[in-house]
Amino acid sequence: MGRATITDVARVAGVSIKTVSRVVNHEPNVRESTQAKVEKAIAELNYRPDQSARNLASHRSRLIGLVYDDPSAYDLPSSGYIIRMQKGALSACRAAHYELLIHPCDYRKKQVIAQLKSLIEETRPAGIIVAAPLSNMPKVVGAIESTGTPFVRLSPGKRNGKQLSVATNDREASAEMTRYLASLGHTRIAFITGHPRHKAVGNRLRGYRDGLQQSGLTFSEQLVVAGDNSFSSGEAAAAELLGRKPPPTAIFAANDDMAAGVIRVADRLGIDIPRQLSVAGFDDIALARQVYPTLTTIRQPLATMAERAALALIRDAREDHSSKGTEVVPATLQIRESTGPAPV
Amino acid sequence: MGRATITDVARVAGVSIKTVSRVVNHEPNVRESTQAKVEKAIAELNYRPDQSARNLASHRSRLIGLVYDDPSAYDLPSSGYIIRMQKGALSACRAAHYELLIHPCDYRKKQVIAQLKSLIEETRPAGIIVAAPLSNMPKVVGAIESTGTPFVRLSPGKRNGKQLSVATNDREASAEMTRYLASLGHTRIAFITGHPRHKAVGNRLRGYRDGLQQSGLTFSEQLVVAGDNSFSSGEAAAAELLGRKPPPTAIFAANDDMAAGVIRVADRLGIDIPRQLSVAGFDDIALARQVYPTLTTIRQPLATMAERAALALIRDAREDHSSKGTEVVPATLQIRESTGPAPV
DNA sequence: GTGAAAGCGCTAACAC
DNA sequence: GTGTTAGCGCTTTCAC
Repeated sequence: MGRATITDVARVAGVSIKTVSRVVNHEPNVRESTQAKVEKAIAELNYRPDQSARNLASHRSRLIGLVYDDPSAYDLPSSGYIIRMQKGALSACRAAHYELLIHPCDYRKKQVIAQLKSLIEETRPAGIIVAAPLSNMPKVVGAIESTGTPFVRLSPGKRNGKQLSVATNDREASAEMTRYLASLGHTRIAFITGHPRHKAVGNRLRGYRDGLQQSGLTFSEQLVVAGDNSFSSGEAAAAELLGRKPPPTAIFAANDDMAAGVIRVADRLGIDIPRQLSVAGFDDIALARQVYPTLTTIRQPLATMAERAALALIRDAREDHSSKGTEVVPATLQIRESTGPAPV
Repeated sequence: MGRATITDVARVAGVSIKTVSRVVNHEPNVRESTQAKVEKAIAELNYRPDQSARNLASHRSRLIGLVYDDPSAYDLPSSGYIIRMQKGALSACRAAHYELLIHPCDYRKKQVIAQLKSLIEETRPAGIIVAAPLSNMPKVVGAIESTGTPFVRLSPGKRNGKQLSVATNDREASAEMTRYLASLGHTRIAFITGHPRHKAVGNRLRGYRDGLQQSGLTFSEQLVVAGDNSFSSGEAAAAELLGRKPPPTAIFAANDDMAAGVIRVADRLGIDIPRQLSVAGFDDIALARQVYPTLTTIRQPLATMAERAALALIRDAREDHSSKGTEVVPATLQIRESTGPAPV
C-alpha cells in the first residue's frame, strides 16, 4: 500500500477533504464530533500530510535556514557555538513542525554571496537566521535581503529597525563581570580586547569601562591590550600585561580562547590562579570547563537566542507580517575556579 | 513580479514545458540548439525550479537526513564530530543540489524511536545517514528501516549486508599506533578501553593487541584498564596504571577524552610527558590540540565518511537502486607532542 | 527530438 | 459548519 492521502482520510471519515485539511491545520469552524471522526481516521491510516503538496499549494515552505560562518579548520572552538545555535533553532522548529536547513558559509571566500543567494533561491525557506559575524556584514545581509526572504540577525552590532535582531547584553554582562572582580578586591583589572571585526566584542570593552566606573575604579590605557580572539593573542597579551610593574591582579579577556592563553602563560610563569591572578573570559566555550583551573566566564545564551529567532520567523510566516526591533536575551556570569580574592 | 515558472521559460524559449524540464534535468534527446535557447531563457528569467512542485510530481525529495546522538550537555567534545559529519554530508548534498536535514536525538530518552519515525515520515527524506552510536542500536536502525527510507550507517560495529555502511579501520589504525609506540622503544604499552556500547571502540582494543603482536610484544591483562570514554574515567585509569610497578611507559587510550584525563593525572603526579610517559588517544577531537602537550592521536575521517554516505544515498535515489556492503575510509595517525622515545 | 494531457496531494476562494 | 472547484509548478506517460 502506498501512503494515505487526504482523500483517503476524507473517505474513511466520511467528510470532504477540506474538512480534513481544517482539522490538520487546526482551523476553526469544525464541529467537535467531526474533528473526532477525522482524527480517528488519521490515526487509523497513519496519515501524514505531504509537505511538498502543502508547500506547493500554500506557496510557503516549512523550512528555516540557519546561516553561519563556516570554520575553515574542522574543529575550531566555534563548534560549540554552532551546535548550540542549531539546538536552539531546532527546538523551535520541531515544536512547529518546521525543519532546519543549515547553511555554513565561509565569508573569506569570494563566491559566498552568490552561493548564499542561490542556496536561498533554490530552497526558498520561510525565514533565515543569520549568525554573527555574518549578521554584521552588509554584503551578506544585503544578499539575503535581496531575495525577499524574512530574516533575523543574531547578536548584531548595530541595531537596524528594518528587521528583527536578537542580541545579548554583552556590554552589561561585561560590566557585571568587572564589578564582580572589583568586589573581590581587585583594583588593577586588565582587559584584553578582541577582534575588531566582531562588533559585539567592542561592546565588551565598553562594558569593562562601565564596570570600572561603577566600581569607583579609574580606567587606564596601561591595562588594556589588543588581542584578536585567538589563543595565541591571549598568550601574547598576558605576557605583556604580566611584565608590567605592578602587574594586574585580574585579567578579563574578551573571549575564552584568549583567557585560556592567559592561563597557559600564567602556568608557565609559575603564577598561581586564582591566588595570585584572577582570570575571566567571555563566551563559555567547552574549553572553559576543560582548562585547569576551570574558567570564570560569561555564558552567551546562544541556544535561546537562536530559538527566539526561529520562533519569530515561524510566527511571522504564519501571521504573514514581520517583527522588527531588537530582542535582548541576557547573558549570565559563570563563576568557576579561575577567579578569587585579590592577593593582599 | 512573481517568480518565473517553467511555463514562462517555455514561452520565452518558444518550446514546450516538457522540453524545459528535459534541459533542467539533463535528460537526453534535446537538440543542442534547443538546449541553448532554453538555457538562455532560464538565465534571462533567473528561473529556479520549485522544489516543492518537483518533489510532489516526482514523489521524491531532495533531502538527506543526518541522525546523530544529541549531546545532552550543550558543548560536549562531540561538537567537533558533529560539525565534521555535517560538513562532509553538506558538501555532497550541495554538489547534487540536495539539502541536509539534521536530526539530533537523545537515545537515552524513551520517545526517541517514535520521534525519529515521525520526523522521517513528516519530512520524507530521500535517504538517512545514521551516525554511531545510534547506528549500532537495533531499535534505532529498526525504526528507520520500518519507514522504508534508504539509509547508510556510519562507523558501525557489525557489518550488515542488507544495507550500506561506511566504516573506518579502527582496528588497523590502533595496531598502527601501537606499532608506532613500540618503534619508539616502548615495551610496556598500556591500553584504556572505552565504553562497551560503542562497538567501534572494541575494535580498538583488538587493534592494540594486533599491534603488540606485530611488534613482538606480549599482551598482558595487567596493562589493560577499563574506561567509559569519559575524561574522569581516563583519570582513574591513569592513576591505577601509574601505580603499577613497574608502570607503563606509554598509555594508549581508546579515545581522546580519556587520554586527556591521563595527561592531567600525569601532570599532577609530576610525570613528564613525553620524556617519562608517552600518551596517545583516538579521534582527534579539538581538545587534542588544546591540551599541553598536544596529543598524539588517530584522526577519524568523519567528514569523508559522511560525504561518502551522502553520495551513496543520492546516487541510489537517482538510479533507483540501493548500495550494499561496507565502504571503508582509512583513519590516519596524527603524531604530536605527547609521544616520544621510551625512557632509558 | 518534441509536445499534450493528466495528475501528484494539498490549500484557497467561495459557495452552500 | 461543511463541501466544491480550481489551481500550485512540476514530472510522467504516451503520442507524434
